Amino acid sequence: MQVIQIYKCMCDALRLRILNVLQDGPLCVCHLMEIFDCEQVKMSKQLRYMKELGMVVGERQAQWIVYRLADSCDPLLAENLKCLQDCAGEELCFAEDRNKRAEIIARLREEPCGCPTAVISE
Amino acid sequence: MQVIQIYKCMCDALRLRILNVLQDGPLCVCHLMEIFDCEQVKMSKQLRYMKELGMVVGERQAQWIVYRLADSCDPLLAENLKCLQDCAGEELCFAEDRNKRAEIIARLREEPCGCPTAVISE
DNA sequence: CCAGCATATGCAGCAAGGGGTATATGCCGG
DNA sequence: CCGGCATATACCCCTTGCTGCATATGCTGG
Repeated sequence: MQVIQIYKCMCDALRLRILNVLQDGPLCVCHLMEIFDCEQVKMSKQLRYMKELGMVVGERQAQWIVYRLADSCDPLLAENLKCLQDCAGEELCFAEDRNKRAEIIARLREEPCGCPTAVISE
Repeated sequence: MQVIQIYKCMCDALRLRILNVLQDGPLCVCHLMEIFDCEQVKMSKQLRYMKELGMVVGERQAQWIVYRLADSCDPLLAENLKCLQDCAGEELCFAEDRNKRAEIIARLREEPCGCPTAVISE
């Protein structure tokens, strides 16, 4: 039941925020950790969960693993992600997360660290 | 965090189906049980959970309790419920549930059972 | 082959969710 | 006040999810 999977993925704050930033492009784990100030284990496990639900895919690039939204991104999911921006008044700052992502990408262009995030997000 | 509550409510198949039929109007517990062929305890517990999440409200009418979507039905929820109709291809038959509801309402008009469902859904 | 970085996995503990059985509550009609 | 209907609650058990700690894996550069 695909629909349920989607809601299962979105019913946790961190997962929802992850989906939100991945809208703007792929990210490797280290930068997801940075954006959400999140421990490695925690991030890794949430990503695994989301992968099992079929919402994201991870692709190895050298020592990094780059995550992005699954290709067959359901229109229902896409629609909901679009709506997140309107929830600015709430506790979770989806717009802020996306800004943080943009800052990281900008920084990586200045001082590349080898991680493929910046290249991919061209 | 309102958004998360919404997704928490929708991430279970039965709850999602309940929300779906309540779109068409209030129902008392006995008819919800009939539509989903569901035990009383199970139904009662899911309704309680949904009430705690603020998604539905229950109002006593004589010996029955009539449930409906909460007044402050978030636009995000409304949008998602609308989309359910498009998921007809999937396992869960949202349209079928709504038909079942319509049948019950029709039957109650013929042979009222005292329960307020039919009256309310005028 | 080794050291180091990025990421994943195994295990254990704990909270939340979901199901079932039994029982309680609230309302009604007599 | 009693019996019966509609619904809720308490209690128990099982499964799932989340967290943290420790450790493993996969890749790279030397």
